Amino acid sequence: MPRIPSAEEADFLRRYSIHDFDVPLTTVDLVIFTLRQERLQVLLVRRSDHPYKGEWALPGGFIDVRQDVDLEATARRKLQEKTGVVTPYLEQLQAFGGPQRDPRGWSVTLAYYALLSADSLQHTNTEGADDSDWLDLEGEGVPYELAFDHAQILRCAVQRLRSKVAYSSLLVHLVPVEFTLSELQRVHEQVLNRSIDKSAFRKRIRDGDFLEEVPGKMRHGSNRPAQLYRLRPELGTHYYPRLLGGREPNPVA
Amino acid sequence: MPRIPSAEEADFLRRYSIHDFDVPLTTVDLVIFTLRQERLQVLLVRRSDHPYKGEWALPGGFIDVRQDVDLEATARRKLQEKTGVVTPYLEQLQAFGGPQRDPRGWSVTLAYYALLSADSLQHTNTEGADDSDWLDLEGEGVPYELAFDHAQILRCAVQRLRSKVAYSSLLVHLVPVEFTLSELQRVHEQVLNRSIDKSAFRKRIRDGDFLEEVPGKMRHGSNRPAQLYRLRPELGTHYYPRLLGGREPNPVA
DNA sequence: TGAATAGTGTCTGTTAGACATTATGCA
DNA sequence: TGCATAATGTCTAACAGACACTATTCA
Repeated sequence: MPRIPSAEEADFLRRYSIHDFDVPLTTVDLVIFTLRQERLQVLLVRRSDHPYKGEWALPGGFIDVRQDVDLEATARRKLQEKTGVVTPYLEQLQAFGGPQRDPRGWSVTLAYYALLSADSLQHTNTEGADDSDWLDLEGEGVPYELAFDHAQILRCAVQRLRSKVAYSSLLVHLVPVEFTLSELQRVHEQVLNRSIDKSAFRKRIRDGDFLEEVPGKMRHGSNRPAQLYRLRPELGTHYYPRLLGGREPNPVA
Repeated sequence: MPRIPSAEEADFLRRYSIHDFDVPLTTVDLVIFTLRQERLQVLLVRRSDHPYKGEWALPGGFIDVRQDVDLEATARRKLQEKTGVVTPYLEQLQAFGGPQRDPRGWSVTLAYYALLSADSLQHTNTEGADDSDWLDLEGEGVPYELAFDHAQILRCAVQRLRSKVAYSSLLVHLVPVEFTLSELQRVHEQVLNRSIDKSAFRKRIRDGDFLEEVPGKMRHGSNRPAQLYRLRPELGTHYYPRLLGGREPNPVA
């Protein structure tokens, strides 16, 4: 429903130019998580241009005012350029802004975070590329200096991920489309860095009611086969009324 | 710790001008809540300039790249201009961006929401001013058209407030510095729009352990006097491990 | 048969909420 | 004394987690 401006407002708009003002620089940055070899990893790139040329940074870039229909579109576009993945879990993290964070001047970045399953990356070329790489998370960050305030953004994203995992079904997005409950539980234990009681975990999943069995499909190994599950279609993230292990954090495994 | 750019980067920065690029317009908007006459209210202003001149909008404005040290500083500055309040509860809500939301072009707004107690407003002049007013919330919004996408932002803020109230101590900021537990409970019931069991509410507050009695001070009426409480100093927002009324929503009072 | 993991069952302590009861001021 | 609200107590159903047990495959 396009709104019709008044003649007076139309005149105002005709004369308006954003270049008459001191405006902040605006970018979108991405914290892209995946889980490989049982480790939580984040995608970083080596900057190809000034400022911070050659240093590790979060992938990101400028809004394309000609093609992006909203902020999330910018984020999705950047994410697809870097990973090839088109339908990840993507959520706005937070905006960061200030005069110092970018040497070009007062800047704002809209930070997003994304969750990708390792198998969605199988056929993309981020593997060992010269200009980008998956790095293991250690604690709330990565043992390198990052450009701009990206270390702070990354820390913020890790905290958000950890806290949201404790009351939602988020982590199904770090796992292939079909998975066993034990696999999903291990992912939770990885990310939260503590062991979870199997019985409690499975009851919680059952109550959440956002998974369905893949009929007749099992994961086989040298043990009892495990039922494969998948996300129930057309369902958003499930939110639990209480935190996982809200009371007494189990001793770390 | 100011970083020293290389000579090459310094040269790049010297030539850099943001005016060489198509950049989005960036603003900060505020959803300012208070509670008066037992009603949740939001501060709206009549726009004094194009676009949307004369229509209701959320208070907000441009980042002042000369004085604002970060995004929150912009928000606090705007909030103080409108309400005179300097230390409210203030939290970033979400960023909204797109080519259509402002007729001047692709724009981004950093939305914040604030909670003010009615008594912190007592001596400010927002009361019945011609260009701004407190409006009762109805449902998730206000029964007026708002400029830009401000109706959507307001709805988002109300949802965030309601959901956060259910697992945190947020609402102490809508109440005077000294208050009774019954008053605090009524505020919760107002905002959540359902009745809460007194015993459960008080146990929850006690467990949270973020309030202290004001020694010897009571609220008197034609009934048993009530102990006054205040926020324990130096404490941030308390987060509960479970939702208030997570299971079965009580019948609405 | 043993190793390994899947999957289920039982028990217990904790807790939120329903509801009832007592407490204390004022008119 | 009665009214209004404060404040606390009791009971119960639900539930998370601890732990143990059974199930099922492969080697």
